[in-house]
Amino acid sequence: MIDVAHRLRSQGYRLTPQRQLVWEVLRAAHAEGDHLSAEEIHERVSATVADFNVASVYRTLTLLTELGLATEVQLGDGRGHWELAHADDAIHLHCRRCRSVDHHQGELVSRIRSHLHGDHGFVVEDVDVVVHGLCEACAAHPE
Amino acid sequence: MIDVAHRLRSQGYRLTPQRQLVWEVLRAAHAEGDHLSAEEIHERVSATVADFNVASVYRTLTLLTELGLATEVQLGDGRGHWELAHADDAIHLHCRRCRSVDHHQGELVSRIRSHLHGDHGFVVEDVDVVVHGLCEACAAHPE
DNA sequence: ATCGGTGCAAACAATTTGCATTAGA
DNA sequence: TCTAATGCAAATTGTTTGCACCGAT
Repeated sequence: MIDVAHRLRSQGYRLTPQRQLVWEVLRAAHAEGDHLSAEEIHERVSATVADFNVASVYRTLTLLTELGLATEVQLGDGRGHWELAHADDAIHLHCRRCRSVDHHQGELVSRIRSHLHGDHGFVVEDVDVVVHGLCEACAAHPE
Repeated sequence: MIDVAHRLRSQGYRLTPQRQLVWEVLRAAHAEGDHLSAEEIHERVSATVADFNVASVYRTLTLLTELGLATEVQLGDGRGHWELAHADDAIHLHCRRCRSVDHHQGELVSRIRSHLHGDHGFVVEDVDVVVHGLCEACAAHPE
């Protein structure tokens, strides 16, 4: 388990209730498989802290990203979605019906890496794979 | 080669110089491997048509997408980038230095499809793969 | 002559920034 | 106390929309 408090302070950043809460919201969402937009994070934290501002959401997310603790994912709806950072070899399975995002671990991303590395001169730094479609549950009962 | 004029008219749409030019800009960009933003398309077409409006770029791109002639790609800089439509089994190799985007055809995407289809209930509709890194040329001479 | 398409300006939505104030360390 | 972090409001940026006029069919 990551200790944000320590992680922040060791880099000279302060631990504020806002930052703590954004982090906890991300953690909770992670458990539910949610990939929240800044606005959604704002709403959830606002339930606890009054006068909490969206700008702080963005500032915090930027900071967490720099520290390698959070990641932004582009799901194709124009806005960014955020999640706890994880190994970059995960595929995002995005259900267009219930909006859920599932992570699928696999050798696929590393295969892409080695494939490109072998045949081509392209130096891979980051692989983004987003698969759009219908999750098992939504595919099961059509409508 | 696709005949946009015919393609448009057969669906009841009109062929306007603006639409024609947007299409030609996309074609030219395709040859150079460029994935243009709406703003860039606007600039290029404006060189030929005076008073050409950005709104028309968006409207035209939306139309071309509906007709299956163009596609939007998310490269991670917040705005959309456009290209001629192509088979959806292409990987985008995005160079963070020179901004070029290369297409890499391969069995990888179809492998993702069949893999997910076999092991999981996820119904794949669209696979977006964007690899960020350095293209061969940029990797060659560092700086 | 129609009615779809365009330019223009205003509306929107997501994200960023400047600045005075607050509160971690 | 000192200065980073916040709230707030205004500014940016990318994209969309309403409407009167224009032009492809």
